[in-house]
Amino acid sequence: MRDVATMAGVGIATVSRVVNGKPGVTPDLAEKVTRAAELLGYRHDMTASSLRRADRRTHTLGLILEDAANPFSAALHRAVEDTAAERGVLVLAGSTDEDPVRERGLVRTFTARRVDGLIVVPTGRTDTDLDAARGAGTPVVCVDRPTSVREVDTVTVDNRAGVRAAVGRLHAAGHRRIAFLGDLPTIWTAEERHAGFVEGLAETGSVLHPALVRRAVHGVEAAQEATRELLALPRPPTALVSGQNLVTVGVRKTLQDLRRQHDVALIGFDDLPFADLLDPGISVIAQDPVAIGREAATLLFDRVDGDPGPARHRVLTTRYLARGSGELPGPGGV
Amino acid sequence: MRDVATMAGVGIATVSRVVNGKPGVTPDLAEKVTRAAELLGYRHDMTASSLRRADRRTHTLGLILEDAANPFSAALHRAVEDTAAERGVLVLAGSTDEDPVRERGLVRTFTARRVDGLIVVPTGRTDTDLDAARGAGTPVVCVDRPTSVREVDTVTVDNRAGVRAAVGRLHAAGHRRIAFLGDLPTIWTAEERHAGFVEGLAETGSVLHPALVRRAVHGVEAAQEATRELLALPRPPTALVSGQNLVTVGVRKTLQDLRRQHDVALIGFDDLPFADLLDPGISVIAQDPVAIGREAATLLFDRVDGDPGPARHRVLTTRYLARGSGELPGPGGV
DNA sequence: TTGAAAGCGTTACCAG
DNA sequence: CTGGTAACGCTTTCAA
Repeated sequence: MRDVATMAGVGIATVSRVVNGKPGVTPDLAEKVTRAAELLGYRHDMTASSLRRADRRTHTLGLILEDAANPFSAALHRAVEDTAAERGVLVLAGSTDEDPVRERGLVRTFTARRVDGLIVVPTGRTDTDLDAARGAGTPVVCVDRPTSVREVDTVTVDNRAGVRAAVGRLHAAGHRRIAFLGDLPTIWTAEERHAGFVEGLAETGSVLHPALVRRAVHGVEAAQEATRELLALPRPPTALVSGQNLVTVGVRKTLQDLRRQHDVALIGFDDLPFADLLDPGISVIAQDPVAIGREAATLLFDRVDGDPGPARHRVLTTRYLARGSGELPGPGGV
Repeated sequence: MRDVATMAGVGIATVSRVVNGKPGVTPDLAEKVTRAAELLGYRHDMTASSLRRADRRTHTLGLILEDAANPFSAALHRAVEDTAAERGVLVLAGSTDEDPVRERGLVRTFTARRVDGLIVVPTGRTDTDLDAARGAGTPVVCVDRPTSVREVDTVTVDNRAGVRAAVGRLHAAGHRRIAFLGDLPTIWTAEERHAGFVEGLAETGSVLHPALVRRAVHGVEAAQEATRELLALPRPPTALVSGQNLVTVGVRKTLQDLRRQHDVALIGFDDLPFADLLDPGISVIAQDPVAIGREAATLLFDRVDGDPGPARHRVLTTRYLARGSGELPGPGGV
């Protein structure tokens, strides 16, 4: 920048003004500066810029996901990216794999880089760190799951209602032995979905068969095994509710291995790519990752802009997508 | 940091040494500094740090994808993230949607942020910008597609060989009317895959029916329509080769709409999540996004570390995954 | 071993 | 409208 200034025969301050498109520079001078910058191959340094700037904005935001490769995360990421891009903000992303240690590390490095804000899918065991970041001036929005710290904004989904309604449908279709397969109990959504399952049974006046409830089923393989075990029971379930997308895949794999996909009903939580191409299609309780991401980014930018209001907790609804697997009739008759 | 220094009653330089874990500080003093930092809630500022540092590393890398939400991109992203994390490097990601203007913008903002390096899936129409970045000292690795600038490192896949082999399989299974549906011709991989198709026909001594070659098929809907048109031909194809993952989805959707998935063969390029759950499973020519991402990051870090050697062009191979749809027999008989 | 001071590239302030 | 200068938070050099 100094070089540009001397080459253009102007002060360094003027170069800064031109570079930042500030008004009040004689077009003549501005022209000279632009030319000099061009000639010297000058590249503006945003890091130095935000260091000196009054607002100290880095125009960067941190996104902490469970796993960037998961379709849900990927869609969320893209939605955040798009709404951030509208403000000229870039997204720094990292995956925790549900490991609180990694989450803590990411929060630390992100704040060390002075991101303008943090969007986090919290593992649920680093609340104090998240709160520390917030206390230190980095706005935080929790996504998909809340935190124990009530002061942070959250965007979640009404998991309970979604599963409850699904159970209601299965009951109405005649199912009386409905099983549930849920993810790790440390994950808030897994617990909520499980609670929704219990509530759904209660609402329909059904009995809860403990043998038909499998928790801590994490990943495709675990789901396959759990499904095999459930179907091998003396009195097996006639319908399955899966609490997570990879679990749904595992369940369905086993169902197909056993050629039972046409007689055992299945409803999964969270949509899957191409679930509608299967036969029968997999009925799911779908969330809208794009809406979630957009909402989270919007809330975050409000805070970045200085909104001091009380914490907002957005709860989006789920949508049931009937595609066949959830509509298979049960023996309870209608 | 100044506050920490005064509170600990030491010089600011000592604080810097302690924070960076540099040797040669009396344990006694180090202890005092750590305590003061703790008490004051001191957070190291990496941006200021890298501004002053001799190597000027930001420990950040830019990743430019076609679309962060695409499964291939997501997997690539995760692989890059993981190998970057090993070096304490964070990943800044952006999507171009095949728009050279957006790509140029991303290259600019990334370099303005002084990323240590750039991993790019180039749209193929901003080669000069990419080269400018490289010229300005930011190492660049192109992924999935090469650039016209020979000096930049690339990681690609042998698209031609993959498609050629697929055509060979279809021919061997008795197919004599094989159609091809390819993405936009501006995309290098689309052209390579098309070339592989033509080569495959030639190798098997088949004739190329121009009516069976559809290019510039971009996205799911376009693929659905193109498939409908192909199957409505007076002499329709008995096998389809799709050149891109979303195209494969569209093709399959139409096939199922028409209930032809069991008699029209299909081989897609690039794997799809859960493609093996379908009936018949979709046979694909698979790439390994994780290997690609890892390799790209490795090449990049070599450059970041100062490797001045000639450009390296890694070409990974594809793997054919037989899942049924590519194994449906054709009328040519075996 | 320690600290004072210079300076990374930039913007903010203030005087001209 | 313009330019000199201080300062952002840090690392590096150099002298003590």
